[in-house]
Amino acid sequence: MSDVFDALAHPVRRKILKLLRRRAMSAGELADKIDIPKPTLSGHFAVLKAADLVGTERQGTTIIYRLNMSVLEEALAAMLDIAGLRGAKPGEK
Amino acid sequence: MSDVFDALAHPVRRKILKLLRRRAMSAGELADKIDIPKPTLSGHFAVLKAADLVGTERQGTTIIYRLNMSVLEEALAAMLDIAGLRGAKPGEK
DNA sequence: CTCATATTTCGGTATTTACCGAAATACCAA
DNA sequence: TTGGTATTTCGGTAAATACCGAAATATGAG
Repeated sequence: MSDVFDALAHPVRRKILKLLRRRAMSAGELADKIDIPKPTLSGHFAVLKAADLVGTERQGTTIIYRLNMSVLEEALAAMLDIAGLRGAKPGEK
Repeated sequence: MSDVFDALAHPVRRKILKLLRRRAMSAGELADKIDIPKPTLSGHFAVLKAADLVGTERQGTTIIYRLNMSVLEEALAAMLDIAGLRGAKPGEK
């Protein structure tokens, strides 16, 4: 879970997630909308993927990124837990 | 808002917030429950305070930390926005 | 003022993260 | 295979963050 919070801590990564909210997009499409060098962006993709916040599917030479909503929901639940508003589950590390 | 996500990215800081969920506590009380050196902990307090996730009140020699629920709720809203589940508000930086 | 307690700041090191140009890889088409 | 497009990995540097012992500060009691 710490991976997820780490991933959420960078504004570019939050923007990526937001762009993927409506539909899956290729790395190139995302690059068109974000305007930072591709290697930098690719690094952010890797962080999101390591946290399992996004998944990938290769279609020919392009790689499609899709939001993994269930993991995002877990993060949401963890925050609700911190706030004490709901769904507890005792032990977070 | 980025300050808030940065602050949430560290497990010790999330633990602090969780401990403050029920009631405000002094730095010393928190230190009793967390078991890392006090200077380290104090640094985490400073990050949380800079993000306005906690507020302080001095009572004699002790400093009382209290959770700032409204800011935590803002973070929650930002996450709901990423997930597209609710409360949008167009421009995040 | 002196002392004891609570907490933070200082100072230095270690670790991690971010950034991005250049080069490499993967895939498909011709 | 050759060439082109899409994307990532490499390699190095820069900057931010984390850690914590020692010292400093703040406060109230006596």
